Order: sequence, then structure tokens, then C-alpha cells
Amino acid sequence: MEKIRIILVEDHQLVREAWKSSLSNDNKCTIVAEAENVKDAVHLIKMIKHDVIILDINLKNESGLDVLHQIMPFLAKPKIIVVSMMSEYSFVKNVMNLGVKGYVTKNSSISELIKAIESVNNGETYLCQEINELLIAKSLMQTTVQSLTTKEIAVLKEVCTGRLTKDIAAELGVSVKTIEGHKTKIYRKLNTTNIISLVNYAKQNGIIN
Amino acid sequence: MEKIRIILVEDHQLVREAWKSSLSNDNKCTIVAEAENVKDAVHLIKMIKHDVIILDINLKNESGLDVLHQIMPFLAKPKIIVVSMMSEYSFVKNVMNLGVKGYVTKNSSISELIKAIESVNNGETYLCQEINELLIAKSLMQTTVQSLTTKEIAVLKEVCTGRLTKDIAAELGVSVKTIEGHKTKIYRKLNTTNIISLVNYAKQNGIIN
DNA sequence: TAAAAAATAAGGGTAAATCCTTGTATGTTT
DNA sequence: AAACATACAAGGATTTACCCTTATTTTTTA
Repeated sequence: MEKIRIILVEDHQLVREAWKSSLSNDNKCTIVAEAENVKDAVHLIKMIKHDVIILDINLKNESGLDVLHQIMPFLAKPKIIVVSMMSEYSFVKNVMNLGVKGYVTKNSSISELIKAIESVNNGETYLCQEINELLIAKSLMQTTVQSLTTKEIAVLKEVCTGRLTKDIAAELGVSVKTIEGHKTKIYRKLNTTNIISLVNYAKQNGIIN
Repeated sequence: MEKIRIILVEDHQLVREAWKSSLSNDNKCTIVAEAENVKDAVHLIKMIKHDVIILDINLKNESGLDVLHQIMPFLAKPKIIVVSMMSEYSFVKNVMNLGVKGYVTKNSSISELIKAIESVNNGETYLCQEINELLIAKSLMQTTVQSLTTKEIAVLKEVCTGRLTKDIAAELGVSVKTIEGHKTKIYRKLNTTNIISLVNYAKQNGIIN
């Protein structure tokens, strides 16, 4: 039987080596390439024949999301498993909407990762236990946060850098009052009154990294 | 020859299992206990006979620093290796000052982790390549940030939660003007004018997690 | 396609944050 | 011990942020 060919994108060498040894023990798959940054990952994915991509989202100073955005247009039937520390609903949702087929948190076991590889390789979708439970809980509660508009997201991005309102206004070419209005709306939608929560929300939803 | 007995504190099962298999391949050490949260870690460290503790600092919703604070008073000659994503100078410095003997970033290789285990077990101190280079660079540059006072750190902690100045003032039992003064001083010392940088500094220096 | 509902833009008023300055206390150097 | 430096506390003045309201445009829905 053919082994499943895997490209591994993970910045921490310690973790990468460890996974490699665990996966090769399993004997059903083989790692054909490794990358620890966005540039290498995109290059290797385009060049090397593979079945499944395992992609860590939290790369050093970069985001695995960039890898997704850059490679998706080039792949016919992408079989991508995202491995992430994030287990927030909207973050998972956004990632899955990019066409990812598997989502495994770092709290999962090796056996779950292997299950994910096999499922995704067979064309199925796989979510780890933790995320499955999260989605069920979420669909039962339905306390969806009112989603932000394009302008609001643009403003939120700027706010999260710590810029002054007047500078954001200059940057986006509108009045200070307009930006303040957007901010008020953002605060109301996200049901908070402080920047820290805004930054956390932005991080959890992949608006910033 | 006796194997080195290791207690492993790491919240991500995926990483924990992977390390376990890598370390057992090495054949010089054996993992006698594992923990994935502060409470279990402290308990196991007190109860189980061991040589070296491998401690991940970034635990889910908790900090490995708490483990350090809680166990240090109970251990005679603690042989602790911290594994962390953090490679900021002052964070490393603070951790080492708590009596840690080894510091390995997650960018290191398995062989570095094994070297660290052997060194620390022999009573030596071990820093991984990355941190070694960092310390050398730092000692050459000497662009030390003016350190914060006790009050300033207390205020910074509160500021990082997003609380209003007047609430912080009430909490600490001083005037709003006093807290504002502290904030101005903090901004000046850290050479910035926005909260976001403050939060980043606080995170990097283990003031918040 | 007309009506309703948001999104965008901005003014006015108030609360909060920031900076500058002064005073007191505590600690350090020579 | 006197001179100096630094930490802490708080007042005054200005800037910035926040919320409420209104007008115009764009998008949804009936």
C-alpha cells in the first residue's frame, strides 16, 4: 500500500521533529517536506507532490493563514489539516471557510492527528474532539456576535496597532468623528468598552495575528 | 546505568506524546510523570521521585511560572528546564532568576533538549543556541529599558486588563491623578504612547500572561 | 420596485486620558 | 550630615475618546 505523503508546516523544530517521529512510527504516512515559514511552505507546496498538508497556524511572527491564502488558488482539491492552539468558534469557522478539511487543536492526541490525516486523505472532513464539542455547544446556544462590517474591520485593525483616532482618520481619509462612530459601533457589537477585549477579539478571529 | 527520571509539564497532549516518544528513543531518560496543568504539576513534583523537571511556560489559561513559584520553596536542588516560545531577554532573565537551570525555546531541536537534560542533571546550566546568542547580543548592545517600580508594575497589570483609571485608583486607594502620573511614567520609561505596546511588554516580561 | 434596515459620515457635549508642574517622602552618594 | 536623585501623590490645562443624535447613502427585504 502507498503511504500518505505529507508536507509539514510548523515553526517549532522541537515540535516538528517530535511529530515526525510519531507519524513515522505509525507507518501509514511519510513526510515528504517540511517548512518553518510562510515563504518556504508556499514554495514547497507548489513544487512537491503530496497528499496532505499539515499546517500550524501560529508561526513565528507570521500566520499560517497567509499560507492558506497564497496556496488555495493553486490547488485543485486541497487536503489541508490545520493544527492550532486556537479553539474559538469564529476563528475555527473562518479557517474552515477557507477550504481547510481538518482542524486539530494542540490539545489533541497523536492518534487524533493520525485519524485526521486518514480521513482528510479519503476526502472527508475531520474535526478533533474539542472542536466538535465546541461546534455542538455553539449551535445549541446560538449567541452569535453581531458581525462587523468591512469598514469596521478596517478600523478595528488600525485600532489594534495602538494608533490614535485622528491618525486612523487621516489614513482612511475621513473625519475623526467618523472613526469615533465606527469605534462606538464596534464596542457595542462586541459588547465591551475596552481596547484589550478588542485586540483579543481581533486575534481570535484572525483579523490580526 | 540509571536512567534520568523526568517529570514533564506540558498542556498540549500532541506535543507531550511526541516528546515522550522522542525522549524514550534516546534511551538515557525515562518519563516518570506528566502533568498538563499547574495543580497536577505541583502535586506530582512534590510526590514523585525525579531528577529533572521539564516545564512548559505557556500552559492553557495558566502560567508555568506559577508552578515555579509554588514548588521552589520545597525543592533542595531543583533541576528545572523551562521550555518556552518566549525568546525576549527580560523574560528569560526573570525566569532564570527564579532558579531555573535550563532554558530551551521551542525552536530548538530534540538533540538540544536532550543535551539540556543531561547538562542540568549533572548540575550544570544549559541555555539553547537561540538564547545564548540573544544574551551575547544583549550584553554587547546594552540598551536596557529603564525598569519599572513596584507601584508602576501594579498599575501596568491593571491597565492591561482594560480597566478605567478611576477604577484602578479606587482599587489601589489613591487619586485618579496619581494613577495617571504612574501611567505617564510607564509610557515614558517604555518609550511608547499606546496601550497595545504596554500589553506586549507586560506579556514579554511575564507581568501578565 | 418601494419600503425598511443597515452602513457610512460627521457634529455637539461629556467623560477620560495625557502631559506638565509642584510638593513630599524615601533613599543614595560623596 | 548635606546634596542629590528618585518614587509617590495630586492639581491644572489640553487633548483625545466616547456616546448621542442627525443626515445621506447603500443594501436587504417584502
